[in-house]
Amino acid sequence: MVRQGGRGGRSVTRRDVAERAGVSAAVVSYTLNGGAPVAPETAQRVLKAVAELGYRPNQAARALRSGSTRTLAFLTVDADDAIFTNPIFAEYVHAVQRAAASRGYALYTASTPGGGRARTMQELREFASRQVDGVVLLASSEQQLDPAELDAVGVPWVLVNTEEAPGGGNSIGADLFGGATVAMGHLVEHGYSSIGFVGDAPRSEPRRRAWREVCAEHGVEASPLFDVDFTREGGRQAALELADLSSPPRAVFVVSDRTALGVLRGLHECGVRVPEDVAVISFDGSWESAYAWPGLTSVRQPIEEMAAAAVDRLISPPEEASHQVFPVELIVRESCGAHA
Amino acid sequence: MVRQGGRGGRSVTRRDVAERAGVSAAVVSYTLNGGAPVAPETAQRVLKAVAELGYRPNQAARALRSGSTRTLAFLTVDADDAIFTNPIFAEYVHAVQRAAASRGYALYTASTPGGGRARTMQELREFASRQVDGVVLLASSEQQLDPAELDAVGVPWVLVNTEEAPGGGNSIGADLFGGATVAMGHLVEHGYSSIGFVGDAPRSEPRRRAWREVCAEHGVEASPLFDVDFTREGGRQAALELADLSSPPRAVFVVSDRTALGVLRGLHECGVRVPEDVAVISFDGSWESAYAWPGLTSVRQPIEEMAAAAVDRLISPPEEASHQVFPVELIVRESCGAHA
DNA sequence: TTGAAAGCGCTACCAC
DNA sequence: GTGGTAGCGCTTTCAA
Repeated sequence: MVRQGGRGGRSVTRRDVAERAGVSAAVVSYTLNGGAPVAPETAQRVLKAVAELGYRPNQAARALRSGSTRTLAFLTVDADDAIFTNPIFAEYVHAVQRAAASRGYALYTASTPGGGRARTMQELREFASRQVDGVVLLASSEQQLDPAELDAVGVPWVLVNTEEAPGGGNSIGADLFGGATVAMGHLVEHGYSSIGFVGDAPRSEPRRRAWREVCAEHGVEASPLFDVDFTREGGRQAALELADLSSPPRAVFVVSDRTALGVLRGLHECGVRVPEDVAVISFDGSWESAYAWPGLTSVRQPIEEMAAAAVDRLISPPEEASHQVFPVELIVRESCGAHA
Repeated sequence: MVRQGGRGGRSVTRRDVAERAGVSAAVVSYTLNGGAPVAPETAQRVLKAVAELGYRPNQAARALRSGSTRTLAFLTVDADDAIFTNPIFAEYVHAVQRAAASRGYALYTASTPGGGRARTMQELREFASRQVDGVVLLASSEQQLDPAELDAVGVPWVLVNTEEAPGGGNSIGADLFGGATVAMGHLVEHGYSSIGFVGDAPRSEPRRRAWREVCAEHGVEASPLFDVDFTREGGRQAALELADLSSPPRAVFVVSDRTALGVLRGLHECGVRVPEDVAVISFDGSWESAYAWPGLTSVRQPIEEMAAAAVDRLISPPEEASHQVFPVELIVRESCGAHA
């Protein structure tokens, strides 16, 4: 029986392959990695021995020697919640994992809810000592990381889900202002005379600005503003407050799908109809939004593309660090009352 | 400036620490790993040098030498969808990651939707060559893995989210039959005279059996059976069919939250009221189920506990491989019509 | 209590 | 084209 990498039996090494193929250990490497030309029939023999023995190069040794583990890490910066509770974050991890895999990299994932910034730095150092080739940092709170401090760890990093970072560095984010402007334009176009906003203050800045500006431009009342947690429960609380108002807004712009799902839930609880009584429009365009009731109109972030770009930045770092903005797309469903 | 593990500057090694502390390299190891007693003031000096230099042991070297990477991997077996589209799977990954982290292990995650069983084996071997200490396999389809084939790879493994595996091996799963029996009992108790079933045939066996048996026992009509995809859309399709029936069932048991979310959506689309017209009860007790509308009554799987058990099995393998069953718990919300 | 040194499995350099 | 070998950074044995 073939043994390999197990705890029990000694695993098969390059030496065993060399012996069986009747060549030196070096030739095994050459055959497998193309480090030097190998005679066809020699290669043949080596490959045969590899197959027969079930040989797989020990990646720890390779990493030690070559300095690269062909591994990336995904870290959530100071998550306040388990990552999967935000559907768009879950999508992000998955997209990064796929992008890494398609380029031959494995992916570590880590996320310690409520860890704070110090914890993030500690995890980053932990992965540095594991010799990862790069780290994708998912910004998830207002917590600011210090690019200089990150650089000092010595591992390439890229920050995703963020606005342009103040201190420089590689970062990637969707066009929040542009997307919010389009969403608000959509609402205004359909004649809603008052539009509220649900979001958490520090985190929702460019979107909130778009809300105000579009309203001002079209003489629409920008109110009320619900400053609530970036969670389902936060959204639900906003909805309960809204339902209690003597003159509720005709529509609300919600800062994320996760929060919007809570808004929908709260509105249903109170018997407020969507979109007949209050129209809802949201941000992220996550999978969940499609199967909400009613289907959530939402601004879709191009997660796949952003994840791929993040991975590429780590694997082939650009000359100059920069912030990259990705365009978003409005997906119209039923919740905004403008569906065909 | 401190450099460490980076691409550019040479990283600081144990040698540097030894020199600075005026000791041999061995003593640095002793101090850090407790391999031998070290004089207090020597240790003091070493620790100081470590801090000043920002030294972190190279894990690739440690792995090569010691044979353990302190790393686990999480693999989805032949996933048909991106893992995050099933809330309970997303919760699983997260729980395993947390359990691993709390024991000092990092976690690789990988999932190739639609890869099939051959792909799973390939990924397993890939992780074996990365010298992981164990692999958590999440069963997600009827695909059967061959325990002997798994063992041949030489890496400790444990299969989660499964029934007792036919060929032996370590596996972990919730008490599906027991949970379904309790859920059905709850429905029956509240007087529903006909109860339908939504699930996909091969995957939902013990739950379906519970449905039939409880109905038979109490003279309740067990029909119709909707054999649909294990997805939101599958659930939605079942709901559309149901709404079209001349005499729809008074309640349905749905095999998972993900599917149930689709059922809810489809029922809403057709104007069928839940629970007034049709009561819905589901399985998994995922986070999402709490914020559905109406809140989903669901059988909660103890994900945290199962994930922790899986990790423990890998880190300290039991003498004898076995299947471990975990108890479940009914969480009553609004969708079953029995909420207070 | 400390130090010297072997060697984990691999890549890549240099000699043939 | 092929083989010998140094050495990546670490743990651990053995001797001092």
